[in-house]
Amino acid sequence: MQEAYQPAAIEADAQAFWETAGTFRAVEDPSRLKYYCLSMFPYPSGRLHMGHVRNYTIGDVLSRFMRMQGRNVLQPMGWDAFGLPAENAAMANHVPPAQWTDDNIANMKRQLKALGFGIDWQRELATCKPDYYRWNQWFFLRMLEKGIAYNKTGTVNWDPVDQTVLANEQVIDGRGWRTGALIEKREIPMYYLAITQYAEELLGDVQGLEGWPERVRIMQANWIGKSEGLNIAFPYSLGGERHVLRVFTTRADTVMGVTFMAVAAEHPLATHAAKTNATLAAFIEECKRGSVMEADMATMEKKGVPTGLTVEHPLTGAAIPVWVGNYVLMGYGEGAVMGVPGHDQRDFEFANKYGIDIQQVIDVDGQPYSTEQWQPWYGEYGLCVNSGAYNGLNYEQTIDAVVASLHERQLGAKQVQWRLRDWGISRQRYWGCPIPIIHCDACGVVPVPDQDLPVLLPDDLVPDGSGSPLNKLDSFIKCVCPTCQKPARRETDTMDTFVDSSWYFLRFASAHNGQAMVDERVNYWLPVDQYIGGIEHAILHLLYSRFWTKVMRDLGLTTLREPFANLLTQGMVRNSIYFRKPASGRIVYFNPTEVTVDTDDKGAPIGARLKADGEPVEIGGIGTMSKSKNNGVDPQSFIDRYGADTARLFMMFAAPPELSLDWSDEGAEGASRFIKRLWKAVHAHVNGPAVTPMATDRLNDAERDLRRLAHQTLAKVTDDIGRRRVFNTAIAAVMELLNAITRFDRAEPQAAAITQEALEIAVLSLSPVVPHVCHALWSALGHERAIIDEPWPVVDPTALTQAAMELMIQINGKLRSKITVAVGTDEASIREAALSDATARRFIGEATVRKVIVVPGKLVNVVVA
RNA sequence: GCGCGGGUGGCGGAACUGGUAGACGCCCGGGACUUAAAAUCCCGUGCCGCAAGGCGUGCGGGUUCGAUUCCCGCCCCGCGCACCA
Repeated sequence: MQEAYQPAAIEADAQAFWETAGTFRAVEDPSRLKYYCLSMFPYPSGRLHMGHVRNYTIGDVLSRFMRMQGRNVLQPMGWDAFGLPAENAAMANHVPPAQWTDDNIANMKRQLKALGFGIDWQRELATCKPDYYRWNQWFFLRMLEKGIAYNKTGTVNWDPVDQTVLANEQVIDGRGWRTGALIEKREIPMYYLAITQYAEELLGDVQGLEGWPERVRIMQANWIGKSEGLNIAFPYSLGGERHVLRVFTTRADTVMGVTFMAVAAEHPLATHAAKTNATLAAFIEECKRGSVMEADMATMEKKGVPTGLTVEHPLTGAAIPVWVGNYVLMGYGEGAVMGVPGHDQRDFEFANKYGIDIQQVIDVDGQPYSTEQWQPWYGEYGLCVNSGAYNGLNYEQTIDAVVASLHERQLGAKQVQWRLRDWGISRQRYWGCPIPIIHCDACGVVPVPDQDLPVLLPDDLVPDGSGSPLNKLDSFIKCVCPTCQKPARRETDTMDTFVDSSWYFLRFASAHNGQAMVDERVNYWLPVDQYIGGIEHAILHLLYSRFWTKVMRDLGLTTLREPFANLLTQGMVRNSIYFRKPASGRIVYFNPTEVTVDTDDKGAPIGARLKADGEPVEIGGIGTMSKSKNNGVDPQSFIDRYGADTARLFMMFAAPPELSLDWSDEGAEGASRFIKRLWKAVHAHVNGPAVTPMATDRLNDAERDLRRLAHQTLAKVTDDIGRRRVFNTAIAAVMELLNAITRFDRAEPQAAAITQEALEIAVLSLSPVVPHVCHALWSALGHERAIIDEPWPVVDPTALTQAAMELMIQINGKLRSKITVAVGTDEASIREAALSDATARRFIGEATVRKVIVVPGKLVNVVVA
């Protein structure tokens, strides 16, 4: 073995070995227990970033660990290759998105290989390739047949200058990112997937996903948002006809306090009233500008204009004025809400602003009510007051009575309402999967027949920002109606890229099947045993994938109910931010590599200077690595300098996987140092005295201590990786073991045998994290078989036994002393030993001992007064 | 605004089920080796205090023999909010 640790050679050698042996090729084998380990596939942006390195290292550690545990492991990789960045790059460089994407995939694949991930590359897929996206189209047609896919209008951001639809991220402060034009909302026809038909099952099943983080389950449940309430109809007359305005409410106990109604700007009532009301028409126009985003809707100023129309209160017949509110969403319920300013904070503020009547109709413990100032209790449940027949009733009683009255008048009933909305999948963009529809003047909307699939996306276009280039491409648009054979137009909208990522995990298990979307191999591999990805995907991607999986089951393609048995949501990778803010002009950010940090004599930072000019820069705290803050660290240059193992080790050591991880050059340096120390320890050992068979019954204290520590470490690593899914503490434990090995006296009689065992445990324990160096060290330790093919080692329980243990002594809960007792000492003796301990007696003094609490194996607490 | 997390030394973090707060690593300080420096190795390192001891897990309260851990109220930071992926 070489004396110096040389990562480049070691890593190339290990990777060549795995490649030649086909180590990571996954083959279905019903006789073996499988382990499907999946990391979220990347968008092929061109270069790996540290978030990818972290994500894929976690997956690789688990995959290698499980492989050594005897599982048949599948770890695939693919490319989420459709989407907006390719179009933006195309515009900037005049290169077709297809070519840009292919180049990026080649580059990132090379980087992934250099990191040594145990991926079965034979199953690689890219969602922008027809052999993948044809099945999006095929399945869309099946959903259309079942009524799960359907057409209705939806709201989009319209840039009136470029005459194009913009994504939310392309709208900045209400203006188009390229044109600066004020953005308008526009209603256009779109295809939707009826995810709300699955709301009940999606909600019910998410509670049972015990392998998912609790917080993700809660977020999903809240997103689906089941609420049980009442649908109430407010009648009105218009043009001599009777109509009703329907609202949904969970607070029907406050219905006697309704003093106004609010409808969305797009509501038919608003449109009708605006015909004769210029102020209202102008307000509706104002509402049409502005954002379609929920966060903006929730934070903007609540405004309204009266329509001049009234509806009748369903229980009292009183006339209720109807307003148009900019905060009412057409897409939620029927685009109308009832206003109860007495007991809803938003309505209270609205009513105060516009001088609308405020009525108290709920009393909570007789507290005084004032319309001047909102109090939190106004929104709580209580007893009805000022509510006629309902006075004195509690919430449940009132609901029952109101339901009965409304039912009698046929003006309302109980209703379950979902926050979840159907999934709009139409995108007015080029670089996506074409929606397989043909528009025929004679036959209307005609699905593309299965035998004509896939509808190929032309791959040589370059968008110019003025809408989808497909709209201008006759060779794509012009087609023949499959029904009547007359000339027809092809649909130019493409699918949301969430469609692509909603089933790729199934395709990995059915790789390269040209005849079917999925096949029986899915039954072997699925569900995914461990899914790993960023917390930012906790809701949408995971919910859509769960939905898609259930639809595939209902259409008979699989029997799978849930796709992901266990989920690990990894935190962000962050780094320091440095900037200068010139007196005029915008902030300039400096990459941390360009900056020197000055510290005081305790190492606390007191300032920072730019290396280039030595002048100070501002310290902007710490934030997620991003282009805009110029605080990214390029994995490639790091790997070139330190090697893949060091990158992997630092990523796994610096923080537990679920928390955000702060990059640190010094910390990475420490990781490198540890690998060198390990290398050195093995080198010293194999060049020392020959290993003789270990006589475990003749070990001295030092030998027994090191052997116990080695097996304790193994037990901890096995539990940390296997059960707790944390790696930083596992690595810390091996560091402690290595420290002990280094300190261990080589003159001890059985030193070589004990050291051999301890080093083997250290190397095996670390091999999932730093596989290349462990591959080399294992062979240096004298093994023929490659470490990746070794079974995970087993703890020897006899190595763990101990004769004595230390107990803490507390007086009134404060740590005061320690005693050492033999293992197995009975409680009475422990109590006596504690009370007779000199230090303890000093603290007890003259006080009376009230109580002695003995916690076995931990401590004794003496309560005195 | 709403939903969900997080907050522990100079820094990243550990403490898994209410029982030794600060494992491990970084930084910093001291020493060894060296002509010298780097690298490496050894020692120290929560804060205050000469010490005895006191204080200490974002802030304020509570439960408990005992709270980083449980409960209530607040502050700050991060993620998501349906067309970024």
